[in-house]
Amino acid sequence: MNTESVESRLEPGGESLLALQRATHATLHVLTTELAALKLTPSEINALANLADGRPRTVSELGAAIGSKPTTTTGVLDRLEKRGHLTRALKPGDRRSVRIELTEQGRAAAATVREAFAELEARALAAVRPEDVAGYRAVLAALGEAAR
Amino acid sequence: MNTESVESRLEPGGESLLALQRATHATLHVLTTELAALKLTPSEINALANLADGRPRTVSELGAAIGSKPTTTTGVLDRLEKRGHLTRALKPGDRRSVRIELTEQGRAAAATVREAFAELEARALAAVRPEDVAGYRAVLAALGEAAR
DNA sequence: TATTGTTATACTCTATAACTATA
DNA sequence: TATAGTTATAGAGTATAACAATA
Repeated sequence: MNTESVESRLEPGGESLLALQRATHATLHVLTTELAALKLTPSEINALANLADGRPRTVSELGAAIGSKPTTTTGVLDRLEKRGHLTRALKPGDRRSVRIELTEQGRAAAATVREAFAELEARALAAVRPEDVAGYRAVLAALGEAAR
Repeated sequence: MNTESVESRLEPGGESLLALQRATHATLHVLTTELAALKLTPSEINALANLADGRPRTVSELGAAIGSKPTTTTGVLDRLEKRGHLTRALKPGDRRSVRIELTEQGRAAAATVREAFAELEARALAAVRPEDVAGYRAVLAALGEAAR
């Protein structure tokens, strides 16, 4: 079967990236709605989802994970800190860095966020084959590589 | 080989969605930088990329494509119209709707945008197998379905 | 009455540049 | 000198609600 040449002719330019952005918008919108009780913005949800594993991070590490500049990350952290979801402290080894850590309340919120992520993901991935999921991850990794 | 159970154990929740958001941020950031000469914001780039095929659209159609509410879409269109990239006119059949159409200048900008999309996409997809790309599209479609 | 799009308002996200503290 | 983070400023994205025009 020669599906390769057919596919490459069908979509000459950029469709994969348009689809990527649509899926991101759609999923983040649904998650924001489902998590409305937590009163979190998309960026705050993204930050908590990344911090949910309990590992402390610096501001720049979190910024890289959520795709935000330091200036944006600071604003997100300001709100999450004010609401008691996390603490900021100087990092012992390098006192220029700030160590971000979830509070108990923050861990609870982050767990709820991760559950919503996992549920939406499970709902979607139940309909596709494992090989497709593997391909999906391979392409996302390649896009990340190409975008550097 | 039983890779399925291994993978499902490795990533208990939400990693696919975190990766999705990271890839979107990274690629959109790179495109904005590559297209800096056009002085376009990410949303404007996204709008032009969607309009690039030359087909006229209504405001709500475009909003659905770029994942924006009508209020946001109006703002994006205001700027693109002011800069001569597109025109707005009442739609003949339904005079509540607004028909958006690229100007010649807008078509040129949109073509440049689509080229940048296609190049980044080609650069990334050259490294992965066609089956992976097919899986990627299947998962994006499934995520879009699940997020409704 | 319902739908399309715009406007008003308020808040969040973003980039740039200037700044402080630390390395 | 360089790096980590914050602040200031200005513009762009977002949601909600109210509104006019059309269906």
